[in-house]
Amino acid sequence: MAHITSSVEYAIHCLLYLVGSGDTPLSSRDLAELQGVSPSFLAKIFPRLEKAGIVAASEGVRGGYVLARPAEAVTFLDVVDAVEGDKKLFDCQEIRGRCALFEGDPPGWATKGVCGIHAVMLSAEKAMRDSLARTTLADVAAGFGRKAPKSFYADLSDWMDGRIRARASPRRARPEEGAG
Amino acid sequence: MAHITSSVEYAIHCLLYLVGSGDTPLSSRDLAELQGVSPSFLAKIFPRLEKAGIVAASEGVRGGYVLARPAEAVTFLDVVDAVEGDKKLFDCQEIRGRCALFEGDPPGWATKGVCGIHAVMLSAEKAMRDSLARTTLADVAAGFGRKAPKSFYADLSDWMDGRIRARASPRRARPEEGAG
DNA sequence: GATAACGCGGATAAAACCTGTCTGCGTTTT
DNA sequence: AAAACGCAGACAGGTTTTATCCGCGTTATC
Repeated sequence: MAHITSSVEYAIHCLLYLVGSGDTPLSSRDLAELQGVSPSFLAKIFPRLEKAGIVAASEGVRGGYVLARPAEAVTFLDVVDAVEGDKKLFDCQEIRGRCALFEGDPPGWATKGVCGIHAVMLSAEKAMRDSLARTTLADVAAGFGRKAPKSFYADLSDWMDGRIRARASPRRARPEEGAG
Repeated sequence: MAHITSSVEYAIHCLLYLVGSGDTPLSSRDLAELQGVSPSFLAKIFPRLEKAGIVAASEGVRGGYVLARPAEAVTFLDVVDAVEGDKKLFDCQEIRGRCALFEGDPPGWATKGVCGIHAVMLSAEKAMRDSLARTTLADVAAGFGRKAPKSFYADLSDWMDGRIRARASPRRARPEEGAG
């Protein structure tokens, strides 16, 4: 179990697909099946992104999610905080005040200010967060765009269209697509 | 549950006491009771510090631990790695290769090199680790030394001596110290 | 207007991890 | 010989993460 969880990983992969989908909403089910992850689990992650103002939801048939902000305005830190809440890197238990010499009543000099150990951890957490805030969805999407062939985006669009068409008129769907 | 755990917190607090104890070994039991933490739990942490070459153990009666290196040569990162092993900030599940369009056989362009998302997380992890590597036990011990009154170190020494004496000749120990 | 797709929220369960306890063993000082 | 000490392993309880299921309200399509 890592500090930055699979939930964040799923979220960012989905958001990168949303970068490419523009104004067309993508449902969490389609995104889950496209990537081979659990649809019901993904469905629990998206509301957090919506509450954080990262995606916008549209309900009902043909509903789904679109990015609520330009991809340049969504950092990795935004996504981590949205999905995981304010999870601390380190949880100081104020052990400095428990020293037996204090007999349950620690003096002011021992408990004033931030614990010296805690301060080091907070500094490390800040370094991590600053680093995460330096990269946006647009940065990673651009990097992917340089690797993927042009045909990939067309194929992706076809796949999504295929799913929508298949649901609209099931009789016309190809048999191997209907199974599953 | 934080990424940097209580085990690390306990370890560093103990190591700071070892900075002050010099060549006199301190037992994990005494360190635990001094700080009001679980002796049996602390006893599971010290062997990891010993394997990492941070402390040196001496067995038998009057045994215990001393720093194996100067306090200036022990960074917070050393302690974190020793206690937690190589715990990753993020565990990439290579979701990029699972895209349904690849039909189970992802092309080279999709899986070559480090996943773009993973790369961002690795960069954040490096920033955190670099930050942790910048502070040593000596730094924090010095900061504490500036806050604590001189009498604290004498009192601490007396407390440790008292425990050793109490065990050496229980009849001479003060009644309230013998309890517990 | 019925149906089905969709987002939303809560209840639930399984797995992993962290904390903490206990026991037995070998070593060393007293 | 006894007691203090480090060491290793087994074990239990609590929390977090992952995952599933169900029912509800909303909306486009037939």
